[in-house]
Amino acid sequence: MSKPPVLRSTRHARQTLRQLSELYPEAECALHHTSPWELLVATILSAQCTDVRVNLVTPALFARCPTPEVMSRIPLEELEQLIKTTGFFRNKAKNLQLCASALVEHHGGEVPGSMEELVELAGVGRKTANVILGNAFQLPGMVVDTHVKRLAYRLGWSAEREPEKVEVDLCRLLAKRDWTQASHLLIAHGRAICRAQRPWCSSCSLQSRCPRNGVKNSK
DNA sequence: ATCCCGAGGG
DNA sequence: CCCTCTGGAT
Repeated sequence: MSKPPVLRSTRHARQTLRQLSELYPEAECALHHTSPWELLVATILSAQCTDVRVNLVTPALFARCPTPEVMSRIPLEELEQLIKTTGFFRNKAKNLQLCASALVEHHGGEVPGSMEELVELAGVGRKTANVILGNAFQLPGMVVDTHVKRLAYRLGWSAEREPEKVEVDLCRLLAKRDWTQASHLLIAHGRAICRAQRPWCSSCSLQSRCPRNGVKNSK
């Protein structure tokens, strides 16, 4: 992998985000949900899986498991079959059931609204917790997924490789009120243009702001 | 072959 | 730090 680009300033980040917000005015959480519980389930399922495929299984899953109480009691095999096409289905089913039980036993059947409580749940790391905080509770949530990590590196916003360290850098760089929307914008651009492989630099409106501009191998 | 809005364990 | 878990799309 190539050397990390020169790190950019808060101003660079702010201006870049403003430009992205004009490009993706509709950017938001793409996981279908109508409650914190549904978003928690969908986000756990989204690990190493596209949101499109998560949205394919969640209607039947939410109908069968409308509450943590129900999910904590259905047969594990049935849960596995309901989520099978999202991949890692054995791990995810086990975590979902553990998670559901913990909500019933320790949180009154409700999804907790703090990072400390969320990351205690099975299958919930900082990325998933920040999705919940930002999209179900309207709290600052700096989501560092594979897209955000990649774009933060390419844009020169963080030289780190570990998601937790990238998150620290981005939280320092961006205003708290922008964390969640910034995540959505970076994810949208990461999907459409700044892809992992063969990034579509020729169609990227951030070319003038991108430290990789002119770099031959833009892999 | 490689990636997808990762997490947990060694 | 590494590895494993998993199916589907490209």
